Amino acid sequence: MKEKQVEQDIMNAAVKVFVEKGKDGARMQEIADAAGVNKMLLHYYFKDKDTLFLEVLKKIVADLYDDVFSEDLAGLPFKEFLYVFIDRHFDFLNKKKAAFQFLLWELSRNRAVLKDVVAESYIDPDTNPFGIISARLDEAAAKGEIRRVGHADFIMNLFSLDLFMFIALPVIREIYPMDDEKLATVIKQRKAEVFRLLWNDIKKDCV
Amino acid sequence: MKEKQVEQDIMNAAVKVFVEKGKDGARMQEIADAAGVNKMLLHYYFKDKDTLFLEVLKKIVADLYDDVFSEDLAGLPFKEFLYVFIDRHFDFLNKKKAAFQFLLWELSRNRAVLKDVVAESYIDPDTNPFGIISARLDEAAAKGEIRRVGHADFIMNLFSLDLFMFIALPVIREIYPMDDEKLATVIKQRKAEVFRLLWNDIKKDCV
DNA sequence: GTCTATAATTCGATAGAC
DNA sequence: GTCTATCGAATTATAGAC
Repeated sequence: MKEKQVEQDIMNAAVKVFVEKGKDGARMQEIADAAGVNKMLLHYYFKDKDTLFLEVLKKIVADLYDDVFSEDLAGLPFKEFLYVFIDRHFDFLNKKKAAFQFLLWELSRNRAVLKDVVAESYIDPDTNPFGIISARLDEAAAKGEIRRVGHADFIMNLFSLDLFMFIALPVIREIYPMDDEKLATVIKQRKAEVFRLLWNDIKKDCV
Repeated sequence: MKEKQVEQDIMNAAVKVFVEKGKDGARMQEIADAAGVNKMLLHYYFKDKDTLFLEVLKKIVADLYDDVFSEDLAGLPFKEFLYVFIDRHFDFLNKKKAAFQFLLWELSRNRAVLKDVVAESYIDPDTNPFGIISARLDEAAAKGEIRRVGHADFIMNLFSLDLFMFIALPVIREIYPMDDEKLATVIKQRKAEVFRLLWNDIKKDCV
């Protein structure tokens, strides 16, 4: 364990600096400083900047949806499942918003890396959001809790409504200044609004 | 006019290269090549890279919502207005998706520039989407075409649903490969889905 | 206004001692 | 494994001729 400590310190610092500055804006020296190690060690452990960057991307993708879901959502009716999912998703995205923006930016700019990252990210349908939500939609429709809806449409709607605000947040906050307390209120309101919109759309009554 | 030709060539090339590569990834030489001029002229007309970058940001923001709206939407009932707006907005975003992603990325990373750009962008409520939609919502609610809804919520829902797919598109296309024809079909379907979702939510009957 | 040539700097990467 | 010292490439910016 101990012998990997430096390597992990570098990786953690690299994630931080790359996410903050982007690939081209990140400096090896700054990563070394953030990790508290000599710059040379970055090359010792990770060969060069490109390699380190790729490892950082893979780590970020691997950690993306680590802890949004847990087993305690398993037994819930779809309405409660959706409510809890949106609640957790917002909190989760609020923590990881910088990482999401970083991924969408860097992966859009480097098809080769994108391909590599996607290929290596094994998507387990039992633990990733897409698979879980799809299964839940089918199950709930079969039980008559909701009407039948296209998985792709519903998931795209949900993720658009959950994610977009956080990606645009720095710009939004410049136009409509909010302190952290106000932001927390806005997030709470958005959770309720998104749930209301989506649930009204799929619940059975009133078609 | 003629004497400004070189300056405009440089500006157009700079927009292209900055949007494609980001500020840190863009090279003055590449911009010069794209403009077909000597690299020195970039400094002659725009002093340095920072200045050119700032001018590029301002131009992109100024051109953002140039031609989505025209007067022929003025007389439409809200339902048709919404339908046409979403239709045009999607087409517009599809063209400018790279510019949107660039803005959200760069402005998030540079608060000082963000402040500068926002301060200089005069928002005319009669021609920008936010002002127009707000006025339309009030008008339609007063006429009884739709129920009363919060402007901020509705606009955030609309822009989330319109924009997010395009920001995530490179990643989506890697996971679900689509040729251009397939993409056009998907966009068409998303237009219909977004309209359906939003209209069902605000129409009067069935609350 | 435009060009060539080059200065000045930053940064990734490596050599080699310990 | 870690450090110091330094190389060499890339890149922005400028000096000065035309």
